Amino acid sequence: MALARKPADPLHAFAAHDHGNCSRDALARAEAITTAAGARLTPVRRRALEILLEDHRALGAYDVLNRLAGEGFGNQPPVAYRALEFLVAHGLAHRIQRLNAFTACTHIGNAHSPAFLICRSCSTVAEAAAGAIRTALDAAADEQGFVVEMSTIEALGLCPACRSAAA
Amino acid sequence: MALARKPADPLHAFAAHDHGNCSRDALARAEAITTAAGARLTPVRRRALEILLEDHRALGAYDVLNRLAGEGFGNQPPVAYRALEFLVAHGLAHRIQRLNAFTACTHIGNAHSPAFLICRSCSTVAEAAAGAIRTALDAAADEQGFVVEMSTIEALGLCPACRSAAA
DNA sequence: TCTATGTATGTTATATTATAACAGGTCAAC
DNA sequence: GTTGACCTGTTATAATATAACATACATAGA
Repeated sequence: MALARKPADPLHAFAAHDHGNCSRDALARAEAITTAAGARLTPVRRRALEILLEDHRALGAYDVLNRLAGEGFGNQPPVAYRALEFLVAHGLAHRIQRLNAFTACTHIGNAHSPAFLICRSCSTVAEAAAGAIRTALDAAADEQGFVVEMSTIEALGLCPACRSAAA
Repeated sequence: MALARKPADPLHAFAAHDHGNCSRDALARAEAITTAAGARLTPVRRRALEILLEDHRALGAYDVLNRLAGEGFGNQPPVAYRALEFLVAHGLAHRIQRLNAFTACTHIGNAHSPAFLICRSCSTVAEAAAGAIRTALDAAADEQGFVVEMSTIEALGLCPACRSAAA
């Protein structure tokens, strides 16, 4: 069975990789996770995820909506927003605040609240482990008696490829 | 001269403080900074800043616009967006991405790119030193060969007062 | 099998946030 | 006193997001 691969591990968006496997993997995990949660990865939801998985970029809700509408799904904003909301709620996608956009999760199944690295040149979005960052944030917050419940950590900059290209 | 005070130092939004001084200070510094930069703190801009300084919350552009319009300034969106853009460009205010809103800077003059602590109960927004956080973020990014140019770090949680109130 | 229930989808309508493009006014430098 | 830069204001529209309701579908219990 081609799908039963060892999860590609610290594979990140900027690294060269077999993207076909990357997205098939993600989809298989998504099925598993939603089933385990007693939720349903219905056709719109699944298709929305597939669209996000096409590349490591963030798409606006209306971009996703247009794609869905073109394929016979409803063409009103709630169709896209609801599908995306579902994906985010189940950890299958993330919302990028700076971009008002959504990106497929590249670490489905690992509970996490990652930092995002957004290339200003090619728009690729990668996830970075936020553990140490979150620790530092908690410490800074604690100095003011503040308790962090959720955090948004997003960086804008240049990915390795665009950096070499610029040089 | 009442205005020539020693800058209140690690004064933060959650701490009890003389808010009158707090905002007078900010305004005085804002004048100094814009003058030094060869920019002009015109009446709309100054008033927009005063409105943001009224408390340590974030206001949407349209909230600011309504206030300005009520005081005889223009009442079309660009009036507010332009004033806010100016304030942000000169480090007199910050944009909070999670809230699509703006808050007066509480550390005017210290070049900084702070982390924001947003209380989900009272909506107060405080700034926290982001040095260590930024270091951790840079390190995480570096593992993927990514170079961070700007970062957005925003935390949602409970401020000390709301935490005690909840207990 | 039938039906009650919860859940999902689709629609209409509207709210909220944001920007483009242009006209007129102010002000300081020359 | 005119030029040029910048600021304000306007009209118009774009982009993002949600409320509210109607219909359909899946499935568990009778």
